[in-house]
Amino acid sequence: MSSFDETDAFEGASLSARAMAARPAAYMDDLNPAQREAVEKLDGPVLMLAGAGTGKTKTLMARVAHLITVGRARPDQILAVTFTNKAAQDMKKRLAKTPFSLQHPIPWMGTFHALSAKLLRRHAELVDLKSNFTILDSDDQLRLLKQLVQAASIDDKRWPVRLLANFIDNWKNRALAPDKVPTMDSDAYNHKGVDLYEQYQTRLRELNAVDFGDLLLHMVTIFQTHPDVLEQYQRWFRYILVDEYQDTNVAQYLWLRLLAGGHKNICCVGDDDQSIYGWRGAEVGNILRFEKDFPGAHVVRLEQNYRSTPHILAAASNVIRGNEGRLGKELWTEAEQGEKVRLIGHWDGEEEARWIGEEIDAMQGGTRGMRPMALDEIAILVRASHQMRAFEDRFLTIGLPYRVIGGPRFYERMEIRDAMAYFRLVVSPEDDLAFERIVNVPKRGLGDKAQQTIQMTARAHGVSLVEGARLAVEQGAIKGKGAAALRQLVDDLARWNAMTRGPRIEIDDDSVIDDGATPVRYGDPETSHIELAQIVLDESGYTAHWQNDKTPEAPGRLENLKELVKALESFENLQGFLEHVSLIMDNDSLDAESKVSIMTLHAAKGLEFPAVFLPGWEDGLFPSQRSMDESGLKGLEEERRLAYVGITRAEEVCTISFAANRRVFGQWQNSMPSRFIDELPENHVEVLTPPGLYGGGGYSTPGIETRAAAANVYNSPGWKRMQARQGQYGMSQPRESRNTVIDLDAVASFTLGDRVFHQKFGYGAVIGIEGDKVEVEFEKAGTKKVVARFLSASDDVPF
DNA sequence: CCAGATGAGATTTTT
DNA sequence: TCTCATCTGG
Repeated sequence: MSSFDETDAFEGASLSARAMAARPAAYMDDLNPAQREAVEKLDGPVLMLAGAGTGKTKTLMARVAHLITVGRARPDQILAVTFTNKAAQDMKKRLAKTPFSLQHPIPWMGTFHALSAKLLRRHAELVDLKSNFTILDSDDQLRLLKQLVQAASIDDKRWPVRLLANFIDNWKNRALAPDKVPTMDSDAYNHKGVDLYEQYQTRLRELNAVDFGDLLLHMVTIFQTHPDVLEQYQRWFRYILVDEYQDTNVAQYLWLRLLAGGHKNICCVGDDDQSIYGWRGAEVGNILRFEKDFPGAHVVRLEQNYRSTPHILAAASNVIRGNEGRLGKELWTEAEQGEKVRLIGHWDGEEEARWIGEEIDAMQGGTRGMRPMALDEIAILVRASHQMRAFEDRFLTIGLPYRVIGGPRFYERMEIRDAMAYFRLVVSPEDDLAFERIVNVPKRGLGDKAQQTIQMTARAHGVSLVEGARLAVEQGAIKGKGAAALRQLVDDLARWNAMTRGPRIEIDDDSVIDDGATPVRYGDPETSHIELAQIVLDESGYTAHWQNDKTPEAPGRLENLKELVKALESFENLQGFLEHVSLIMDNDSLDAESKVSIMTLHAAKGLEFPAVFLPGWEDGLFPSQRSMDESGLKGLEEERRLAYVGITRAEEVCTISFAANRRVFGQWQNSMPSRFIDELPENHVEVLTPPGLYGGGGYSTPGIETRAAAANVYNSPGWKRMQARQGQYGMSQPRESRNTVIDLDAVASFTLGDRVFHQKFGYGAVIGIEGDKVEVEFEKAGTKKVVARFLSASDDVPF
């Protein structure tokens, strides 16, 4: 039963709130004292320092529940801000599970960007935008900038557009409008940066578009220049909660400070030790300064960890101790000691991948006294995504199911973006960026020249590109087969656009002229938006474009398009869908099969796994050389926080590894074990590196020997088996993995000469069969031995 | 306008 | 080594 003092909570509570609060407050039940304190301290600024695995989200949700239950605010007067959509959705899901009813208004929960977009649509005119503005993603942004750069006749070879985009993003992250950019930055991008930034903003306004940074920047501007608007929201949002506060940038910080300016009922949750987005403009300083920014702030530390074993926590704590100026937290746990953190060195990156593959295989059956682990309990966390390749290659050959998390996201794929561009044009024909994207996709015989003609015609008449294209065709400015194709496209677009609407409903009053300002009503469209989407993709020739494409990716892309159309089902119309997609760019297709997860350390933040592998701990790779070169000590400290994040993802077993040699950009490089390895506490680490691995063979790097001293590779079952096998078959011979299903039926279905398809390698022909592996000569990828169940028979005629 | 050649460059990534 | 973007010849 809760020890929560209910009488105190009754003050100011509505009857229904009292009725609810009179029941035992379930959300308080399993909170520890620190968590409870963070929940109950409702008024004024609160900083909740929540270490990894300390029940942060649970506490945050309890706080929301508490605010509502004691009647301090109606749900919709609470503003809860997160960084990622995932976090926002997670919160919404948890909220829906809370026992008290929240039927009607729900709290404002979302990312800074999504919430800003919502607010900006209400006040767009204050920054010279229309409320139906388009939200550009970084791809659109880059194309727009490129146009401006080329118009300014700047050599984009010497001054990559990407660089300019970075400058602009950075300024926006710091809430700096073009006229506010400090003179210090005036030499940016060949002294043209600020000027181009200004042009870019002008162009965005003309296009009635904003980029991600603008969403925040515009809202901050509005709050700063329109006190009445600000005040309205300050009064409305009685309580503000912020997750992952250590990741806020200056713009977000201002946004929050403005909104919380009145009552200062702001609760920020974060962990300075997990700030890993400095390179993206996040300011650890925001969290370090909290008590200064909000005098009288109440600071609560959540330090009891419910995730990891003491060994793992000790390792993480010892590493992070190397950072200066921390707010300071010491995680502790009641968990059993468990396994020590394991450390192993390898000769090269391939061997590292091989060893991890073997080890994972062994772990499935339980090894070294560890309980058996399922594949989805295991994760490999790398510093940089190119490190994933070694693991993918290896796992593919031994048939170990894996999943890469955080790769190119669904809505960023080419085919999806193309399709979306079509949809955007159908909904709003004046979307010039969308038109540019698809005007010659599929190929319509409209090259640079034709496109320039369209641009010029449109500019001369001050109309959109679609309209310009129509004019250009009519005037005969475009000739040949391109003209016919273009006319077809323009007509199609108009036709599809008309299909988004139903019959026009006449307005009685004759004096009303339809000039766009008068509301015109339409009935329900005869074609559903789902059908329409399919029609657009088919009639535009886009579907056929991929059907005719012979590259190995084509089938997957068609599949993605199907998925896209399916995704439309949960929306009422195309507009709604487009709005959703521009902000929420994720698509987790759930997958029942248990697989090992491979992802970057950044992508792993917020996740946890019973067993974690942390490969590639070598100086230069991790900590990353570039990070240290660019940001010096600050960079190194962020890398160290990354190490901390990595280690604290592990619940039961954490295995750190490094390789002496690694191929970087095709060149062999040898490197020292990461300096972070020296920072691991010896008595919490078990070293598995073989002695003499570095001593022998002429390679004698001082430092490595000390670091790898006392090492004994034969402690590791994975290594033992591998050695034995190497003796048997030679170095890189793969073997059947014990716990992976050997699907003999799959092998049986192939015969020599069969044409087959492989997800990664594309099409090929079977040239050999051995056990459950098939040797395939791929058209693009060369000859590979792959596990049969990763292959599918191709319906096409063999060659 | 297209397909193949050539050369530079190559973290982390959310919205 | 691999990927991309631009260049060149058909």
